[in-house]
Amino acid sequence: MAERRAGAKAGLSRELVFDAALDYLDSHGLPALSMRKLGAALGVEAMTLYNYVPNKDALLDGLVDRVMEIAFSGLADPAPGDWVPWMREFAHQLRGALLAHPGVLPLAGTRPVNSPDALRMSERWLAGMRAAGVPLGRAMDIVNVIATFTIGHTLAEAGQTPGHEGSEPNLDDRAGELDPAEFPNLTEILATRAGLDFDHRFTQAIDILLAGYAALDQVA
Amino acid sequence: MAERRAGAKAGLSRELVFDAALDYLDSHGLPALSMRKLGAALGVEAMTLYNYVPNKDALLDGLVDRVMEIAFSGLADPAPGDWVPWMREFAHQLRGALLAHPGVLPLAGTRPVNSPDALRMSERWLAGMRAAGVPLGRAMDIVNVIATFTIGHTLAEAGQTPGHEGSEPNLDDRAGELDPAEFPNLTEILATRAGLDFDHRFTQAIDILLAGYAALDQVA
DNA sequence: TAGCAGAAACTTACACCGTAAGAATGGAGT
DNA sequence: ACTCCATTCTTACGGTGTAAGTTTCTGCTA
Repeated sequence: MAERRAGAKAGLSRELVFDAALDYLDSHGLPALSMRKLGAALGVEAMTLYNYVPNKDALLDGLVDRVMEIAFSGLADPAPGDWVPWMREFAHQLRGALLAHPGVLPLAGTRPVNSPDALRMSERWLAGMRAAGVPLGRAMDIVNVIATFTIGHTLAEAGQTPGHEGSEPNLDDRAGELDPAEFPNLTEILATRAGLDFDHRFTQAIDILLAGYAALDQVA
Repeated sequence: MAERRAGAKAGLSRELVFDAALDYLDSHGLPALSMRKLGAALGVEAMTLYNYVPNKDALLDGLVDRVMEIAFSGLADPAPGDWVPWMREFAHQLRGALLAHPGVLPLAGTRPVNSPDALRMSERWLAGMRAAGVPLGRAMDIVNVIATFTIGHTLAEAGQTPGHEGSEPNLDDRAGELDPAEFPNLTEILATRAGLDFDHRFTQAIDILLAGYAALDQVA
């Protein structure tokens, strides 16, 4: 590691800081992320980061934003009248991006995303849904329900997020201690794996929601 | 405030510590909750709390558990074959309890709840659903989908959780800065309030999900 | 009633955190 | 060559969770 004195450029940028933060989060987990450690990962003192980010909260908010951007960068526009497959893809892409960066998941759940970028995305979704013939209020409902369900479900799926690891065993880890007499159904689930397929569960629930909303629109 | 020397009883108990923590969380928010402050609220030094709780994480996990318990303490058993209204009540009670204690919401989303109490509740739901004629795997799916959607939706509804307040403005606070040319649909939503009714959105989505699952069972 | 064991509380200490304030350095423009 | 300024580092402060050790009170036994 080359020594650097005060003033010598480290070649940082806002972009680079966020990249490094996302990397650090993915590999070490949220509780381990501190300004000092992130600085160290970039070969820089903690305070240097404050040239690129006003404070840690803003950094975390930015990470959520960035993952959302990753998730939807390639999303096409819906064909007229054909918004259901479009929203389905929306849901699955969001889940995929969140699972790819589980470190930001607790942040995605907690922090309202109202950055300009996020607003632009919302606007685009609403426009797409309207173009496909969905009334505005309903479009807002659908987008929000899909998004909140996806976040909630993926939070549960990711279970203990990295860094929180080991502090709480998940259901499978507890299989041994489970008294079959007291918990016959849970025991059976662990034995048969019935109802433990997150992939299937998510897909099915999304389809139910979309079909339900589509039926509402047909009738109206 | 009466002085107390080492050894003099403060009359604490595990129960009391959790009660105080929940109160503190509800009124000051998660980021403000520290062992020292919670101790102060109980008239005790921080380290005293470690007689009742192994560490802070366990305290937080316990709070989630407690809110879940509050939510479902009065839930009846489902009538045979009539699980839909039962699950609907389950969802609405969960949402109500979470909104009543918004401080634990970010925890509820993040932490897997696998305490003995939580397992007992899961077991009861599964038993109830089976008694109403739902296959085990599907019962597991339904319960989890309802729970994760409720948590996700309520997280968004609570928006910035107390303590996180003001760090991120919500959509309404931004109404002024919104450029109607760039965000015509968002602007219209703020003006007409279409699609901003969380209550209606939640109720409708839950009903769609339950009807969808019920239809699956009918056909099968 | 005296003494003692254990519980319950306090005290001290450590390593770490976010970040405010200011000093130091290097490179770019004149 | 000299100035200016962006970039980085240094120092410092008040806060955090919690390990370790100390003090005091309470209740039991002799």
